[in-house]
Amino acid sequence: MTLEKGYRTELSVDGITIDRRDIEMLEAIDRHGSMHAAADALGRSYARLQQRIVELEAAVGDLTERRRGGKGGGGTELTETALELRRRFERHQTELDGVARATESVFAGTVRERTGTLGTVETAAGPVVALVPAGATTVQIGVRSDAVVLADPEESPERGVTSFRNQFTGTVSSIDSSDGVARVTLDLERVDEPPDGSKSVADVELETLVTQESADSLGITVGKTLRASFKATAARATPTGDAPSADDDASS
Amino acid sequence: MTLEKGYRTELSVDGITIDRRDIEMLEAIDRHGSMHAAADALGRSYARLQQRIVELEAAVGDLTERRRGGKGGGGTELTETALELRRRFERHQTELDGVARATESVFAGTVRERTGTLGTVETAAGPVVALVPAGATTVQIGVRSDAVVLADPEESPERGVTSFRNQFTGTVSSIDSSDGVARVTLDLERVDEPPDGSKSVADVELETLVTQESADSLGITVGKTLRASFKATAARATPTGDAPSADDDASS
DNA sequence: CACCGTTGTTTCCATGCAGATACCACGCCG
DNA sequence: CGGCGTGGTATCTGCATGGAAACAACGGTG
Repeated sequence: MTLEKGYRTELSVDGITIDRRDIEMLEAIDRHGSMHAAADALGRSYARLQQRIVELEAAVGDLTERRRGGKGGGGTELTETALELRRRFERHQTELDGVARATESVFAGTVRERTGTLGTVETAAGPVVALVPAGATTVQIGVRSDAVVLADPEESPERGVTSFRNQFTGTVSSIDSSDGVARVTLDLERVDEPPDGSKSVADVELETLVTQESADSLGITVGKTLRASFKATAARATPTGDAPSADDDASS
Repeated sequence: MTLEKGYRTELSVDGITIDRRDIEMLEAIDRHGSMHAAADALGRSYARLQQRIVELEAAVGDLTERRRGGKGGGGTELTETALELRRRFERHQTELDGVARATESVFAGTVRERTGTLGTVETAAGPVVALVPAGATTVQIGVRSDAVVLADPEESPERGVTSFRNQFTGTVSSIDSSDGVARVTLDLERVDEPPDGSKSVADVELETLVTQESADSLGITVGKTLRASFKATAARATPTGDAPSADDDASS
């Protein structure tokens, strides 16, 4: 069972939501110059398509200039508003695309402190500062692989001169290169060593996505020790009510 | 007209897609201990709900342990698979949530070079290395505000020792603090100075999201000069086919 | 003028989804 | 044994979506 992350892109305004189908409709009108031709090309009925245009325009303003009669019987052209709408949608789609495609590393932990929307979460790898929703105590933290920055542990800046709130060191356990992008997996060390003073592996993996160029210039190989940093605002916690014990049953 | 970004979270497997409604259904079953009670609480029909369970289980494996007869007439409990499914969904939702909420900075530009999925894009602020879809020439680049790292321009590391591929300097034009998080807007300088040798403002704004703690330790104030860095893998380009000219018409 | 291909509008029908209802099967409990 | 509250299944109905088809309005073109 391979579960795939999905999403449906939407832009909403004034109670109505614009989805991919609407954007494809606008694109087809743009390409063919008339609503009839667009409906034809998309294999959908002219009547519904035209009604949808009217509906959208009531919400977002003029999207089309429609002429009837005259040369060629008339035609429809998109306004700048419609073009901007398309750009907005595509950009939004690309963002979501990135989220769905980028793998993420997961830290389970419990919330220790809270200041506003931020919180400190105690995890197997040490404390992590993340965006924590109100009322959450046991959480899992998701860090997108494209939000983690790698650096040489000796040359990387001290905490304070950058806006990184989370820095961990770990050793490279695997590298997977393709298309100029390398997916590097680190095994993290615990930040606060256990009482016995030994350095221990936290059994937490952190995946990062870097350009091949970066991987080369950092000299990344399996076994190398690296410093991985990510911002608190790029780490997002979601509550889990079922991790620790069966206090669910007690409450119900 | 205020357009709002939206999305609908989904997990798909084996041709069927699991949406928020399904997750709410699982949650209700978990809370009430029976499908009847869950259907009741959700205000939906038992018949449909039960059919949906069967449908989902055919795709992802057992989600429930259902007993009929016996004490209390029987009941339904979720399996570990179902709980994991819920966690996966909520995490995915949180990720998308971040995208929809985080503002992004937009760079318009044209693609100069390509290596695999990466490309160099010439923008008003200078070259940007980003993920570029195949076949794109004129693009807009979106950078999420939570992916940009700020640093003191003098102390920040040289290119090469980190996996940052994009670094710009700019001056702070506005700060907006709330809930422990500060939204900092930079006016970027051009990276490659124009022929006349003068430093010029590129008229490109870059928005970043940092913790208040970071803003304080960096001493961020309006007018201060900062170095902003972001990874190529966090910058995503989307094609725009309408910026340069009307070669659309020629092809049709 | 008639013709043509558009835009506009209405009516009807097919499809799918979901609630409503009814009925059966099950198994402990009184 | 019958009651009861479950799970399991089938059928009907209502509703929303969207296509099919028909027709009017428009305005250049011949």
